[in-house]
Amino acid sequence: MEYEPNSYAVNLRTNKSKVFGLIVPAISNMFYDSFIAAAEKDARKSGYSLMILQSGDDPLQESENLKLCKHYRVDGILICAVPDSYSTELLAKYHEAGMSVVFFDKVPDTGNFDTVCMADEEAATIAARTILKYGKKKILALFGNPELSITKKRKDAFCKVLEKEPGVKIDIKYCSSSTEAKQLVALAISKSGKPDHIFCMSDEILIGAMKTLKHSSLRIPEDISVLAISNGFIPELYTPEISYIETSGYELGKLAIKRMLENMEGRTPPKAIMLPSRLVEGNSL
Amino acid sequence: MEYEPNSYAVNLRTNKSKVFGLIVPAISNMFYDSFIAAAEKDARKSGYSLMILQSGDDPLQESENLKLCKHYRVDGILICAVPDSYSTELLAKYHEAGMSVVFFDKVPDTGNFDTVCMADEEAATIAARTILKYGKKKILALFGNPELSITKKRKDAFCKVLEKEPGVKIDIKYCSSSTEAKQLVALAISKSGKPDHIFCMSDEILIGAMKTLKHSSLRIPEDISVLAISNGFIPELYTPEISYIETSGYELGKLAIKRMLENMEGRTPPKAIMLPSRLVEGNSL
DNA sequence: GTGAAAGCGCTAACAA
DNA sequence: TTGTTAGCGCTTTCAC
Repeated sequence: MEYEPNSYAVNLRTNKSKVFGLIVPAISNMFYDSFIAAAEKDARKSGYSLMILQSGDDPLQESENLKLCKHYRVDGILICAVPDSYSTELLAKYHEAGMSVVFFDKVPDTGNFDTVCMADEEAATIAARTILKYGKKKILALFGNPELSITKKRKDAFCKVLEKEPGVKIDIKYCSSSTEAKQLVALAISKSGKPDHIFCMSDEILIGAMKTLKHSSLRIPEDISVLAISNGFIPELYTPEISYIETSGYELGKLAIKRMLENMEGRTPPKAIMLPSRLVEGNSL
Repeated sequence: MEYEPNSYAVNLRTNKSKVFGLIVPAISNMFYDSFIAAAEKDARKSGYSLMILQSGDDPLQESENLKLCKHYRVDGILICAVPDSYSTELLAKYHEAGMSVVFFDKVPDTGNFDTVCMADEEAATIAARTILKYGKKKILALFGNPELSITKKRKDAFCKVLEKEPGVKIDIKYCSSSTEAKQLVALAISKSGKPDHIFCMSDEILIGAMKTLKHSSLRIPEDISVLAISNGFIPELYTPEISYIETSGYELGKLAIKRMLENMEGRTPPKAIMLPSRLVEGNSL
C-alpha cells in the first residue's frame, strides 16, 4: 500500500541509476531541443531518465559535465562533443572503465566509439546535385565554423560535386553567426555578378541570409534561389517556403537512445550509425 | 587521489539527491527550451542538476512524471502544470510531505504555492494600450486554447482596456493551432470591413497569421498592423520585424530556480512572483 | 519455498 | 582533534 522503494538504496545496492547523462552544446537550439525531446521520450519508455547538461561549446565546461556524469554515476553518456583533446581523453577513460558512451551529431572519426550522426556528406551532396539540377551557375555557399568537422564534411562533399562542373562558379564563405551571414549576403548582392543561388549550411545562416534578401529587391526564386540544410521549422516560416535538405534532430535522438539501450543489454562492438537525408521542396528553387 | 565519493551512498545517507525534477509540456518549444536552458545553468551553479520530464499537455503523463519525481526522490519539483485535478492533488500531497514545489508559467491561483509567471495581465494590457496608441479601430485578436488560464487572463486584460473605447471594434477569436490561426486570418481579410490590426497571443498564432498575411496583398504596417506576445525570436524573423510584448523564458527560468534555491535554504511562506513585460518595437505598427 | 543476515559506501553521532 | 561505530533501505546470498 503506497509503498515506494527508496531509489537511493536501490541505486547503491545495484550500482545502477537508470539515468543517462546527455551533454549538448546548448538546449535552446532548434536542433538539440528536438533531439532532447525525442531522447527523453524514448528513454522514458524503457525506464530511463535524462540528466541534461550544457557545455556551451566550451571544452572546459564539457569536461566538467563529464566529471559530473561520473560523479552521478549515470548508466551511460550521450554526448555531442566539442572537439577537444581533454574531453576525448576523459571519455576514452570512462569508456574503458565500462561506461557506455554514445556520441551524436558532432562525433569523433576514430572508429572506436558508438556514433550516431547525420549523413553530412550525403546531405551536402544532395544539396549540390539539386542546385546543379536547377541549372544554377553562380553559387554563394555559406558554411559555419570552419573548425568543426561537420562544416568540413559538408563543405568538402558540396565542393566535390560542384567544382568539376563546367561553367559553375562557386563562392565559399564561412560565417559563425547569423549577423555575419547577413553581412556576407549583403556584400555579395551589392557587387556586379550577383550570385543566382545561395546555399546555407544551417538554420542560423539561413536566418541571416534571409534578413538581407527580404530587404533587397531580389525575388525568390526568380532572381535568386535558396537552399538550406535544416530541420524544416525555420525554412517553412518564410514566403516562399525555403527548400531544404532535412536533418531531423528528432530522428537522431531516437537513434541515439536506441543505440544506448542496446548497450545496456550487453556490450557490442562500436558502431557508426548514419541518419539518411532527403530533399524537402519549398518554392525557393 | 582520484577518489570520488559514491553519490548513491551519499544520497542514501543524507536523503538528498541534489537533483530537481522539471516538468514541462514539451521540450521542443521556443519558450520552454529557453526556460530550461536558464534553469539548468543556474541550478548547476549551486550544485544541482535537472531531471527533465515532458508531460505532452496530458494530465495522465503529468501525474506519471510527478510519481517519477517522487520515485527518484528529487529535492524539488518545478512544474508548468496542465490544469488537472489529479496532479494538483498529488502535488498538494507532496508539498505537505515537505517536498518543495515551484510552479511556473501555467500556475494555479490558489495562493498556497510558490509560483513564478509572466505578468500576463500586464503584457496583455500593454498590448491593448499600444494598439490604441497607434489609433487602430478594427482589431482581430487571436487567442489560444480558451481552457487555459493564461488565455483567459490575457484575453480579459486585453478586453478590459479596449472594450470601453469608443469607435474601437474588437473581434476575439480562439485557435489552438498555427493552422487554425492561418484560416481565421484568411477568413477575416476576405470579408468586407477588413481588420486594420491583428493581435496574436503567442508565437504559434503569429506564425499562422503571418502565413496568410504574407500570401495576401496587404502590406504591413500600411494596410494592416501586427502585434504579438512572444520571446522575440520568431517576430524578428519576419520583414518587417513584428513588434511584440516580450515574455522571456530565460528570465523566468532564472527566477524559478532562484525561488527553488531559497526553499532549499529553509521553508518560507509561499510567494507569487511576476516577471514584468515590456514592448519591443519592430516595424509592424 | 521462506526467512535471516550480510553488506553496498557513506555520514553523523559519539567516544576517547 | 581523531577514531570508532551504527545504520540509511535495499538486494542477494545462504541457511533452513
